[in-house]
This record gives sequence, structure tokens and C-alpha cells, in this order.
Amino acid sequence: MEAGLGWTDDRVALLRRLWEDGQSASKIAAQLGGVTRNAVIGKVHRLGLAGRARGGEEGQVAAPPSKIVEIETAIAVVETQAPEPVAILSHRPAPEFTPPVPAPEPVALQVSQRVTIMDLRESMCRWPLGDPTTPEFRFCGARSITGLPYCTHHAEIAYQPATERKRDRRVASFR
DNA sequence: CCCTGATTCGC
DNA sequence: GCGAATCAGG
Repeated sequence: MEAGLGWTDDRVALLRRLWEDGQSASKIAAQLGGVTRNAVIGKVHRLGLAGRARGGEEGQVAAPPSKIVEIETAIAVVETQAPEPVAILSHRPAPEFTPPVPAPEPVALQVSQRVTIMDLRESMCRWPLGDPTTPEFRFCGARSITGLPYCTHHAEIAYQPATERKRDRRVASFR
């Protein structure tokens, strides 16, 4: 599953916006998923956008990302990152984003930090928390398992064997 | 040691 | 075109 990664128009567009927004290559890579920061930098150069957003004169500091971009990015992440576990357990979010089914189950106690897209790092859990269309949207942010995008808690929810999923019906609830 | 982007070069 | 390895630096 999850074929066709690579620089699709979508991903390139996202890359452009984030880079021009002053995001670091590593953060952009983490958000895109499936690519390293080297790949991002390489692509940036090939696209001819090397050198950050220069307002004109030197000493110009990149402006902080707008709220809109932050939210758009969050949505993009959910659409490009979450598909793996989400597509299996529930259904891919519709264009307008269909809120996940309410979770009647008390998925154990979780003490996560919750981080915004801005503070999300490669080693942090990328499990989406809440509604991406709201400013309150966050990612789990807990230490992720090496090699996986999620922490132990969310990895358990994300990667459930098809067979086991049948009897032990657990729903991906983004909480 | 954490991070940053830049460049090279085999694929 | 792509991106890992590497370089140079903060």
C-alpha cells in the first residue's frame, strides 16, 4: 500500500509553501513523510528555490507562518500521513474532512505533550489529535518508536493485524 | 550532540 | 530527476 509517493504536484506545492514560509528542511521532510531532509533540500535546489525567503535586504528574518498555512499544512499532513492507519481502520477523510467517529472506548491514560505542527520533530509521534481544521489541532508528540512515526501507544492502535482487528474492534479516534 | 543548508555523484 | 553521503557550519 501507499505507493506513488515521490514528488507529486501536491507534495511539491506543499514543499514550496513550507520552504518559502521559512520552514527547515528537516521539518518539511517530517511533515511530508517518506522523505529525508536531504531529499527535501535536493528538491528545493532542483526547483531553484535555494536560499530562504529573502525579503530584499540582508538581515531579513523570515516571517512566522500564518495561521492559515499552519492549518492547511496540518490538513495536508493528515491526508498524506494518516492514510496508512486511518484508511485501514476507518475511512480516508473526505475533502471537507469527516470528523472521526466518537470513541466510546477509554483508550487508557495517555500523558502526551501535544505539539503543534511547528514543533513536531522526526523523533516525535505524528498521531493527529483533534480536528485539523481548528487551531487547537495538535500531534501526540511523544517519543516515537525508532523507525515508526508513532509512539508505542499509537503504534498499537495504528498497526493492528487484520485478523486481530476483527474481534478486538478498536477504533482510530485521534484522541 | 543537537541542529542548519549546500554540494557531489552514483543511480 | 532523485536522494544518500558528505561537507561546512551554528
